[in-house]
Amino acid sequence: MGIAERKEKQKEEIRKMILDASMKLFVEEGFEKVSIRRIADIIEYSPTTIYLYFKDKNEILFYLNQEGFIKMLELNASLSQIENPLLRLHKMGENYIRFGLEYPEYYDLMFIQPAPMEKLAELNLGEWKNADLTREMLKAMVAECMTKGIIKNHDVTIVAMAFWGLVHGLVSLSIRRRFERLVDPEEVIKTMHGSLNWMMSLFEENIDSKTMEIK
Amino acid sequence: MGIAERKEKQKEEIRKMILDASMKLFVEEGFEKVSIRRIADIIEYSPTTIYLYFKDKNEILFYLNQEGFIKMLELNASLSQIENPLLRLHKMGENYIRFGLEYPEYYDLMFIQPAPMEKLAELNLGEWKNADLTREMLKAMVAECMTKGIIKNHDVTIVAMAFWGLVHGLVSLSIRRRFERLVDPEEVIKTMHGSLNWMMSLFEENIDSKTMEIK
DNA sequence: TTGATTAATTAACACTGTTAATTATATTTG
DNA sequence: CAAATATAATTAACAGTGTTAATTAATCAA
Repeated sequence: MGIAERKEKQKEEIRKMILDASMKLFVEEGFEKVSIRRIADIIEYSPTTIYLYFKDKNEILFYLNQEGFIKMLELNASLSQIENPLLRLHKMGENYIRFGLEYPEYYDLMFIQPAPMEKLAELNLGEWKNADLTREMLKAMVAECMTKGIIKNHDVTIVAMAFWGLVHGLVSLSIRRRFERLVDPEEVIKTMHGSLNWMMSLFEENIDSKTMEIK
Repeated sequence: MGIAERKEKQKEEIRKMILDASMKLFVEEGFEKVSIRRIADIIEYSPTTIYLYFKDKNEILFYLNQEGFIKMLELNASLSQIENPLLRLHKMGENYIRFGLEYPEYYDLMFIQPAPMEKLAELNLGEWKNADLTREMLKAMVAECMTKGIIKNHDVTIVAMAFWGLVHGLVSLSIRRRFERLVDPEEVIKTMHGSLNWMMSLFEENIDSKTMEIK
C-alpha cells in the first residue's frame, strides 16, 4: 500500500505546515495574533482546511504549549550535574524565572492561558510527558532535600507547591504587569531573583558555604 | 445653573447603569461574558451609547477590578486586631487564598487579566487607592516582623514579593487549572493552605506557641 | 420659533472561531 | 478508458466581538 503511505505523508506535511505557521505567528507576533485566518494566509490554504487537520484552535495551541515544555526541559538539562539537591533546586528556580522573562509568550501559554488545559482535559491524556517530567523533577529534588536533612521532613507535594508557587507567582505577576506599582521596572528582575534567593537562603544555612556539603 | 446640575446627575445615572449591568454580567456569567453589546441589551440602549460614557471596554473592566480590591480590603479589615505581625501576615495570606477561591472571576481581573493594567498605564493615575493600600499593608507587616526580630533583616520589598509571589502563585495556578496534574482536585485547597502554613512555620519557630509572643 | 448644542442611534468596518453545503481533485471499480 | 466513489479543499454563512463615522432625535438657548 504505497499510495496510502504517501497520502499519510502528505497529510502529515500539511499538519506540519499549519503548526509551523502557528509557531511563526506565535513567536514573531505573540499569542493573540495566532488566528485561524492568519495561519491560513501563511500556508495559502482556506481557513476551513485547517479544521481537516485539527479539531479546533485549542488543539494547535496545545502543541505550541508542548514546544514550550521541551524548551524548558532543555534549559534544565544540565541540572543533574549539580550534586547538592538544594542548590539544584535553587538553580531550577533561577532557570524558571529566566525562562519566563525570556519567553513570556511561551510562559503565558504554558502556565497562564486556559486554552491548553481545556484541551488537555478534553484529550483525557494518560501521559503529558514533558510537563509531567518537569513536575516530577521538582518533587524529586524536594524529597532529596528532606532525606538529606536540608529541609525538615514534610509532605513533599506541599513543599514542592510552595516552591513552584513562589516562582510562578513572581513570573506571572511580572508578565501580567502587577509588579510595576510595588517595584521599579528596572529592578523587577533583580527583585525576582532576590525573592528566590531569600527563600533559598532559609535552607542554605544548613549547607557549608565552603564545601557545599550538608552540615 | 440648576439645569447643568441635573444633566450631570442624569449622565452619572447612566454611567451607573452601565457599570451595574457590567457587574451583573460579570458576577453572574463571568468575565468573558461581559461584552459591550450585552451590556447595551441590559440597559436598553444601543451599544454605541456606552462609548459616550466610557472610552472603551477596558475602562469598564478597570472599574470592576476596583470593586474587587474593595471586597478584598473588607476581608482584611479585621486584621489589625492581630497583635503579632507574623500571625497577621499569615492570616492575610489565608484571606488572600480564600478570596481567590471564592471570587475567582474577581481575582482573575485583579491579578491575571492584562486589561486593567493597560487601562491603569493609560490613565497614568498617581494614586490607585485600594490596590496600593493592600500592598502597603503587606510591606508594613513584613517590616514589622523584621523590627521585632521574627524575620531576619532584609530588603522589605524583596521579602514582601516572596510572600505575595507564593500566595499568588498558588491561587493563579489553581484558577488556571495547573494544579490538577500534581495534586488531587479534592486536595487542592488543603494543599494551598498547607504550602502557606509550611512557609510560615519557618518563622513561627521564633514565636512561643503558648503566649504567641516573640521568643 | 428658529438655530445651536447635545444625546442617541443606525450602519458599517474589520475582525474572531466554527459549521454546512458545495465544488474540485484523486482514486477505485466496472 | 470512462463512470462511480471517496477524499480534499473551498465558498458561503452564522453568530459573535470591539469600535468609529455619519446620521437622526431630543433638548436647550437666543
